[in-house]
Amino acid sequence: MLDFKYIKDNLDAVRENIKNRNVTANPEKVVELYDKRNEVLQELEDLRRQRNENAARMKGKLEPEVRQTLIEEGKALKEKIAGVEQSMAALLEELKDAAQLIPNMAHPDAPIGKEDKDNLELLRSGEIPSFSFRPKDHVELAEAMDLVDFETAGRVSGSKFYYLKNEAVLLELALTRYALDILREKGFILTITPDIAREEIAEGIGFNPRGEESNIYTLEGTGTCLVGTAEITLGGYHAGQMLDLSQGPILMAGVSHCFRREAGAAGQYSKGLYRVHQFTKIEMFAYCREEESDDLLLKLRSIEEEIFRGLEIPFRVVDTCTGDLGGPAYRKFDLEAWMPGRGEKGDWGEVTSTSNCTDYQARRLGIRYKGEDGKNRYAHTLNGTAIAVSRAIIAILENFQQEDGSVRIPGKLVPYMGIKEIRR
RNA sequence: GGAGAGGUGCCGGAGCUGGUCGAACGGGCCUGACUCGAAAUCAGGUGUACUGCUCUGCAGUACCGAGGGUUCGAAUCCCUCCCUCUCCGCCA
Repeated sequence: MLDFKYIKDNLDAVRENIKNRNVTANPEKVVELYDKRNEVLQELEDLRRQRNENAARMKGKLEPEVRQTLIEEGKALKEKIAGVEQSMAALLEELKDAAQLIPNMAHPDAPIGKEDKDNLELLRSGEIPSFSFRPKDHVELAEAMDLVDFETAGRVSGSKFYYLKNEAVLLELALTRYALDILREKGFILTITPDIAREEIAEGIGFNPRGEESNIYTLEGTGTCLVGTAEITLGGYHAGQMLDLSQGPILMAGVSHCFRREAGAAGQYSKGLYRVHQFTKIEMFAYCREEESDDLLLKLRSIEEEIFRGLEIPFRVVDTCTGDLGGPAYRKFDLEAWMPGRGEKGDWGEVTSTSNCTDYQARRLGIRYKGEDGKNRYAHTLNGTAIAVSRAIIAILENFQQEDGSVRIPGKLVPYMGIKEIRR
């Protein structure tokens, strides 16, 4: 969430940003409601002051008539206050709803554009493989080798669920260990997080657990939801706290399952493991001082690059355009791996994403630190995918498939897998 | 899941027969005095958020786990929830 006062004082910039991001939000309404809120707040505080003064006058011994008069006055004040409090509560609700629609500001260098086609390609790594045979997509490969079972999962759990089987299980665990070893070496605190979080935490991170369009599964009657990413549980880790960031950023890594409703998502580009209701992800999350976040975002990106270079997977890095940023992000880089089975003749598919959310999440979650001037500031938060296992599996199966239908395991994973190839 | 105890400021810990409580007392921390310096001692100070204004400050409001309620007035009484601890049960 943006600061109300910031929206008021920078209305033109906020309006421009909303346009660039291709979202609908009404900053004028926020300003109007904010002004109204302050007006009502003044009224309310004045009434409360009167109530406090009235109560204070009744401390000692008083003539019964005087006391009675004061009680009557107090009663009248009480009723007035209750009325104003009610309109205040309604006003705050409205203000919050309007403010939540306003996305974070964007980095001045973020490319301006409407959709993912407008993302700016920054670099490529690795060679796109050329096959002497017709490459299969990961679904064909996986089914042929009994690595993934969509059909049974469909019966047991529903469409877009899957059983990982046999070597695919080892592959998930190997990818997890591979990523964790790298992150540990980089100084990240390793965690396995809960897969469930309170709704307020999810909201603070920028996920809306309710509503038609929500991608989040809620757990009825509990006020909690299944996490769509460990970003939620890692960002919630320090919610409401005053952090000591004087020794540098807090770097955390979290392994979690990720649950997404993905309502209405279907089609060639969501095929197989690409878009599923549940997958495992190793996520990076960082808390830092405001002046550190730009550099830290580049660091997270470089870790993602290192992880995928290590896996020998060809990828490109894109600077996400304003229209494709998502509400909380100030700037975002995606790694897109080459997936030979995607589309007609192979295509790039997003495998990681790293964002600098500046103070947008921290404001709502109440994550602060003491600045050098002694003032309390909201921390900046960043997140980035280390490995989204299901998509990494796609990239591995499709890129390293061999003519006989077997799949080579990239060298870095062999020690974790215990085998050099998957073959039937 | 059952029974009991409890959640107060940076920490410990009073208050909980409603008004004198933003909160005793102790510790910590900061400033000043003493000192060559330090320790000890003494004096003063020490939260956060929001709002307003005559805006390097002043005033007001709120905050004693969270949310409701009772009351002229609640840290103090009542209800719900969350969390912690002890015991029992159950269990991977």
